[in-house]
Amino acid sequence: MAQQTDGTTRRTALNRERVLRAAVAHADRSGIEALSMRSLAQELGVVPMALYKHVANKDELLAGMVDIVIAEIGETAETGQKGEAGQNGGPDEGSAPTGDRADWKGAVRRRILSARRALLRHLWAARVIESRASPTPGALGYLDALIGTFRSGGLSADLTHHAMHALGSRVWGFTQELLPAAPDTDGEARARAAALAELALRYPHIAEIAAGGTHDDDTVVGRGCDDQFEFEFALDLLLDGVERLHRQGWTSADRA
Amino acid sequence: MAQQTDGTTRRTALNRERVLRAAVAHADRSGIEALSMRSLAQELGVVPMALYKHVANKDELLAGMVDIVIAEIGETAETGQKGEAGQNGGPDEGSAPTGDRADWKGAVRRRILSARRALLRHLWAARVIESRASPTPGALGYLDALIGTFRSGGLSADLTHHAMHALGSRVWGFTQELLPAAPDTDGEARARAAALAELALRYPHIAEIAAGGTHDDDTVVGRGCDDQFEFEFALDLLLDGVERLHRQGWTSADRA
DNA sequence: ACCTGAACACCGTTCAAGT
DNA sequence: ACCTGAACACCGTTCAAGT
Repeated sequence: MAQQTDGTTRRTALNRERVLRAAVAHADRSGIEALSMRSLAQELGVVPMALYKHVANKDELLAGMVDIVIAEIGETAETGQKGEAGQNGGPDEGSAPTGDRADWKGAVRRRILSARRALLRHLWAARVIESRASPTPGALGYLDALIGTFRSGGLSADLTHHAMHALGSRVWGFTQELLPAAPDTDGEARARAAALAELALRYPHIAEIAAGGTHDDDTVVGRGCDDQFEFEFALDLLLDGVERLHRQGWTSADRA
Repeated sequence: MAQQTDGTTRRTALNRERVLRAAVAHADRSGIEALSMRSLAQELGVVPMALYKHVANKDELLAGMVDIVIAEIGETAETGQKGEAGQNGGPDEGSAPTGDRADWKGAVRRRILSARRALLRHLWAARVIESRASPTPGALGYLDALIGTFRSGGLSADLTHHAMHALGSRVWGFTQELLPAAPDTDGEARARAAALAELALRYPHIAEIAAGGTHDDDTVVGRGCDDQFEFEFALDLLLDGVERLHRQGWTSADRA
């Protein structure tokens, strides 16, 4: 606790850890667009250039922040999990043998939903992970472990490869929303209702879809993040499809 | 053709159309990160502020650029298309009746692959579409038409809604790559090989996957865009899954 | 070893003025 | 009606200097 001449207190000497933690907290609170080297420095009671002794540049700062979030994956208790049965449990599914090897789908599912919980705690993280030019060590470690989960379940490297591509950003428990929550209306409720009515005239199919889906309200949904049900629906659709191909002994050479 | 005093020629008077076209060409050539109001103005032989008479701000400029690209969807000939049979034509598929109503899957597929061709011509467009706070009129029109294609095929509004969410950014014929093409190596071939060897040590599962998949080389693949085969694999996995649910009469109320 | 001050080369955008 | 000049409030980052 060093008392500064200007009255502010600097708790401890600056170090890389403190810089990264402050950046994460800053982005959590004010959004990633408000995070600049200058604003972060101000928050730490320090001149902008002081940060460059601990991170090489802003890109390295963002990489460090991302890896803090990724390190949180799997740290939380895995309660309230749905069973590993997909939404597609028709008669053609048969009864899968339950065992270590057979439960790759449940294991993948749990891992991805754990990633989702971590990313929902830091709403800026998904966009930063996606927009980075090169993956962080933490991201590579996570992906490697997820691929390992498929492979331990007996899936071929070939099928696993395509499954990972098909999952895409969903491996992070995250998907880009197609339409923002409140479509374009920045006014109050009355203006919004008028805009929705106009939208219905011009885009009747969108209006029909938007009206039908109230989405689930028992889930905390941050802006920019999709609802839990939509996420699990798509995840299960993909995992069930991959499982079907796995049982058929599919290879990429099979393509027509 | 007005000859300027400094020797540059300004072809015609500035107008919104010319500003937007120049911005698209500029981004095609130099990338979206090189596009600033200032650099665009310079390219048009004009002072930055002159642009603000034709677009309200940079956000509106980007919106106009996006809608130029979206207007290109469907303009190209639809040749070389794969049939609408997915990769999953197992015995449980049966023989689907072929008709207007039954071909929703092929129609959706063609529309999305047409969008993909347009976005591959403008590699910046996908990221701009995704990062925008509110959808452009062109984007709403495209989504409305795509939803209409599902609905005309007899799918319920409920299932269509979830199918659109599951497709996510894939409706634009685009998915974010999980790993950049050349993972992190900015040196020459020798340095890259060393980096790959190190990657194999630390991330064995990633290395196995990366080694197996040479991807297709008969396709022009831009940076940041996924290969054609991976795209169609995932697209078919999702559409086949949706088709299966449709045949089962699935509703979102069915969730366990 | 760690932090600072001043500066550089950029941004998007506003305002008042020119023709 | 359309374009300009100067300015404002920002960026990330370099360099030489302080302690």
